[in-house]
Amino acid sequence: MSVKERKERERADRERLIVATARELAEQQGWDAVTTRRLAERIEYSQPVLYSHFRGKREIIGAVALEGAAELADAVRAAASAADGPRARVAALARAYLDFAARNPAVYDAMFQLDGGLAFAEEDTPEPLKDGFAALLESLGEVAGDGVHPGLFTEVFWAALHGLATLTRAGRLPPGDTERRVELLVDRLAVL
Amino acid sequence: MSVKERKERERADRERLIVATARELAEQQGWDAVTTRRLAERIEYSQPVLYSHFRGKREIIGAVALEGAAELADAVRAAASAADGPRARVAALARAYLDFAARNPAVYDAMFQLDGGLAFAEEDTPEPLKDGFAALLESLGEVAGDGVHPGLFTEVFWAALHGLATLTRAGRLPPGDTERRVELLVDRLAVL
DNA sequence: CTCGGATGTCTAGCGATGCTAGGGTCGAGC
DNA sequence: GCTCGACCCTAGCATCGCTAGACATCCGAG
Repeated sequence: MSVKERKERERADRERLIVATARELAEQQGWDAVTTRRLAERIEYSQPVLYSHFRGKREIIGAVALEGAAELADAVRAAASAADGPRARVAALARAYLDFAARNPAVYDAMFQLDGGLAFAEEDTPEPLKDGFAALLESLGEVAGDGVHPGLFTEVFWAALHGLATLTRAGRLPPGDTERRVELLVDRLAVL
Repeated sequence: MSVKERKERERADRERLIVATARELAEQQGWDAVTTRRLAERIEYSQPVLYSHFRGKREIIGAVALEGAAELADAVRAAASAADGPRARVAALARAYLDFAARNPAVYDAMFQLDGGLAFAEEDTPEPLKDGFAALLESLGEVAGDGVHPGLFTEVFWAALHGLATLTRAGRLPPGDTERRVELLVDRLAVL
């Protein structure tokens, strides 16, 4: 059985290598540069090997997205738990979210701009995505205010953060005033 | 000179036809289906004709985006002017914005998701884009609240709307509760 | 009215993309 | 040591955005 186990381990390693390489390439040169040929060359295998791990390019993007969702959830939780009081917690969460989007643009694109073939807000939503929303809900639910459903409030706050992240990164918003936008968002939306 | 004028008129007509056809095709089958070949076939010309009007596919997307920006500005202004009082005006604006995004997904994509080669928030930003922001500013500026820059407030409100629009359309948010999200957004963000 | 030139359009093709079929190689297990 | 199956690579398909060069067409001058 040892042989089979070794092969499975090597396969898993290679799969991680594919995802990591795709992410790295996307972060370096943008997703347009992530072609199956280039990706295959970087991992030092031929193209068809990619298709023995993933159905196609979309699934590779999806894998990067899931990885990113887990990291984003971690970042949000870490920032929230390091802050004292609801106001500071929500502000820290917002900064952590926008900071993640700014520092990992390609991963953020994989999660929200590109088609990674992932199901959201449905029954078969992958765990990391649900957990990412849960991480937001943990800190945002407590400032939803009376009579407002915590989930609904989280959705709206999340949408605002997502809008700020994408519009800023696409050059639609001047990049300098991020902090002031966060302050405004937190002060107005959250009920403290 | 009449001959030259006629030719220029025909050229302008054809250019409008290209943009309208691209938009129609994108709205029917998504932007992936808008290939230069299919587009050329639909307008009953060969591919190179497209390139005598636009530098490439990006510019065609950009042209659709500009058209959409003008329509969005109109829709927002119409909704705002039909409402009485700041509260109703802002709510109507928000609904009009989200409604436009939902009814014209391909155009909205051209404006914000795809690369149309357009410059935002810069010196050479095309007029329709600046005017679109201005349309938002007209109604949102008056509810920014004391000490908050109207432009900054508009950016944040816009980002929230954009986030709601994109996340809803991408299936990231359950589609039913749009109205409740709008209510929450308006009640919290706007200072009445 | 004719003819040269410019204007406009099309056919054909280039490099690159995502993806796949089919053959070959190498190692595991009897 | 041999056989058979799992694995991987070469080669190729259809399609993409884009362009060069040939061909036609129509305008304006003589």
